[in-house]
Amino acid sequence: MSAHQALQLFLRKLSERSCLNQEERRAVLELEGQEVEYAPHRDIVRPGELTDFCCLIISGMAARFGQLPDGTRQITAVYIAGDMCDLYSLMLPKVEWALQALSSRLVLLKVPHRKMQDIVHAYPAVAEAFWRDCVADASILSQWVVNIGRRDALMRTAHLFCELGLRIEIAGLGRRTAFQLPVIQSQMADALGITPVHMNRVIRALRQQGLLTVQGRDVQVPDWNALAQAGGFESGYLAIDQRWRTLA
Amino acid sequence: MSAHQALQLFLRKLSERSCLNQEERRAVLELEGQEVEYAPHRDIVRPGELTDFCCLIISGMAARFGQLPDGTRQITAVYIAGDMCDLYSLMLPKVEWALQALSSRLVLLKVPHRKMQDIVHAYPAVAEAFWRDCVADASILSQWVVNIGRRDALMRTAHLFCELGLRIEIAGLGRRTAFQLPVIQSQMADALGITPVHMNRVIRALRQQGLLTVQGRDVQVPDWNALAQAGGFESGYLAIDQRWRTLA
DNA sequence: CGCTTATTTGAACGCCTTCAACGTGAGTGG
DNA sequence: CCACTCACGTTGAAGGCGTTCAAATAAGCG
Repeated sequence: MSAHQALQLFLRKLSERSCLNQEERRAVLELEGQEVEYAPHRDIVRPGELTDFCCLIISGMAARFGQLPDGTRQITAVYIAGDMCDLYSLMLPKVEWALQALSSRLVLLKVPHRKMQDIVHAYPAVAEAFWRDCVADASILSQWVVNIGRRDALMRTAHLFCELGLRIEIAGLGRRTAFQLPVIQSQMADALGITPVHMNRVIRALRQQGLLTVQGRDVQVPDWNALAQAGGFESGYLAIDQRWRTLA
Repeated sequence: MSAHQALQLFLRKLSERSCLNQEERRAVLELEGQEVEYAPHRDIVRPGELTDFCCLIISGMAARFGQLPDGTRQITAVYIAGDMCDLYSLMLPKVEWALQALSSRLVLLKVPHRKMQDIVHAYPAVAEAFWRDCVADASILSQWVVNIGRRDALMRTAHLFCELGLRIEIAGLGRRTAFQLPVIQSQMADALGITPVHMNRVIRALRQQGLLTVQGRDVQVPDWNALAQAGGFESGYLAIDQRWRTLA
């Protein structure tokens, strides 16, 4: 995918929740930045740093990591192509988390805060769309707290596969019943708050129950409704199919 | 506390992270709404509802709840006096969570979205401050995912007591070493993703280690640094002591 | 005081972790 | 072309943290 296609995808995601007119849409599409490729485990953003850019994912996947003193990690957000990750940093440039590549090849567009501020300043409705994007991101985060806090490992896993499948489908990068997930099991474990060993057992259990097959990066969901039920998944928190605009 | 005092507290919290001029500050202080008292377990906001107001807490505590089909609940955010809870709803009026009183007497100011939109429209810097407040809230949420995902019950609990103590101190409602927490143990358990029974045992363990004493609603922290270390607490994620303003 | 709700403690169970080992596939260099 | 390496995936067994169930005590509130 090209930078321009990623911007179009980003705009489409914004437009799913916010109403933007022709001029505002053009402003988003005209965002510019530096195109960079990252290898896994390379920090895009380091905790404690002052950030001066946002990252639009062109291809691959990235994640936000929280880290404990003893080195154990917890993924707090997963981003796919067309996601503007770390939009938060526009409001709080001093970030408290790390941003890293998940997939082996991650290409992203580093858009300077300066340029983001320019269109936020010029177009209040775009600012609102960005704000709403942050809120939608927080809504997902909120759901993750519920998952990790109150569901067992099997439900959590089923739920995460549902979320990722649906987000990938909405982005037009695959179908919820068959998609590519360029992520290894220990990364999934880091997202779910379990150990890699147990992650493996849970995936096996899901396979044995006919809910999921994972071969390499290839995810197949034979019966999506069954998986959604096993994970207690309800898509409402993704805040899709509802558009808002409070500014004139 | 009065509605006006709560607004002043809210403004002070905003001002800790955002720069606002005299006029913008006045606009915030002039927010109006309906003053309402809620009993515990009474829903302020119900999941799936369309909300048309934000809640400023005048006194008491409230929480955001995620709920599973089987009835188990997970608290995803805790709010104290001066917090504008559900600021999110200004961007996504269709909320996916419940908002309820924690304390026996919760008084809040229901500010209509209409009035919030007015000042957001009139003062871009206030909009930015609100946006930043949402991001700060999400930063806390992010930390909660790390806590629940990767720390054992004792660390989690210590961490939450540190966070609440510090937030209460910053709001001027107590000291981090001695404060009132109008919350029962099973609610704490709901916030930490553990059972009430285990919550009780963990609090006992903290007491036996000399880190914490809880008697009724009265929390005493003999050695705050020790508690912070036990919980791996670092205050950075609360995004205090750092002010930003991107708009002119 | 009597009722309800919250706290506290005990004992058994179970999900998940931990540690350890083996299998497997892709990439590399001899 | 094959052995080597290394990271990932897979499986087994034992142990621990937290749950579950049950009951007793304490505390709030009419």
